[in-house]
Amino acid sequence: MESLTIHEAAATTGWSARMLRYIERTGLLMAARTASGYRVYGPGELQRLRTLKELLRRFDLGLSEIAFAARLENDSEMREAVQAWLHDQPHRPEHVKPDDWLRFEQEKHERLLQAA
Amino acid sequence: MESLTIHEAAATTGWSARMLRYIERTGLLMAARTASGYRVYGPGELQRLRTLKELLRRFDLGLSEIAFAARLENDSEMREAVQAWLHDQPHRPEHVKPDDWLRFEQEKHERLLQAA
DNA sequence: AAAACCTTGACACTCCCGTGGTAACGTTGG
DNA sequence: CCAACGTTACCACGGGAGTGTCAAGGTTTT
Repeated sequence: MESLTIHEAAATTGWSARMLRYIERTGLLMAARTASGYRVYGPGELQRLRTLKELLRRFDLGLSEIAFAARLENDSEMREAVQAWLHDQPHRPEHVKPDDWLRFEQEKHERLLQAA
Repeated sequence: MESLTIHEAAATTGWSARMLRYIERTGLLMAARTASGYRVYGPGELQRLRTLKELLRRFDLGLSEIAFAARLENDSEMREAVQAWLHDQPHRPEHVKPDDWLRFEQEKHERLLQAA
């Protein structure tokens, strides 16, 4: 299993060398380095790069969105806050008196935002 | 229960009227309408708007990122594909010497120090 | 009816993202 | 040694996000 240089890796993955460096800066895929600083791409990285390209194409996504998804995975506090907001309903119950509903919502949001 | 017009809602949530319309376009929060087409904001929407603003501030996010999170929640196929890519070997490959990079950094620093 | 609202649509401006290119300089291989 | 390749650091450009403002027109209030 040999390792490829950045231009070779670019040729076999469909990315440009420029983009491989850019991807590295986003933190999505770091290449190993030789002692003199050259990037080296092994089979695992090559496959991951191909899969990434296909992922973006299939769902029409950008690198920043994948980076955001990674942040969601690693930052549970942020993930929970975002999901709480999203799941906080589009439904307004008529069977609850307005004042009670409002107070309930306010308290829920206060609790949510103070989770630190 | 009082419902507010767009400018009143803006005043009590910290958004501008312009942004409330923009938020509606992103699909994140739709306001109800009067028979003549005026937007009306109830207590639930107002609280949700305040929470949204705080959410973006605390985690330094944009509306498009929240919209993407919503898409992740609703599109299980995309969510699974993204998570599969993220969880696909996030580790350093074994066949690459682990301290090449460190050694490079060390030598670079030495060179810089010698130059100064 | 006039003032003070609301609506959509358009122009504009600033950032950031994704890309390519080039310059200046170090590394590798024939 | 020198050609070919690697590195980082810039400049540039098109497009989308976020935001203000203004115009033209309908609605509500006084």
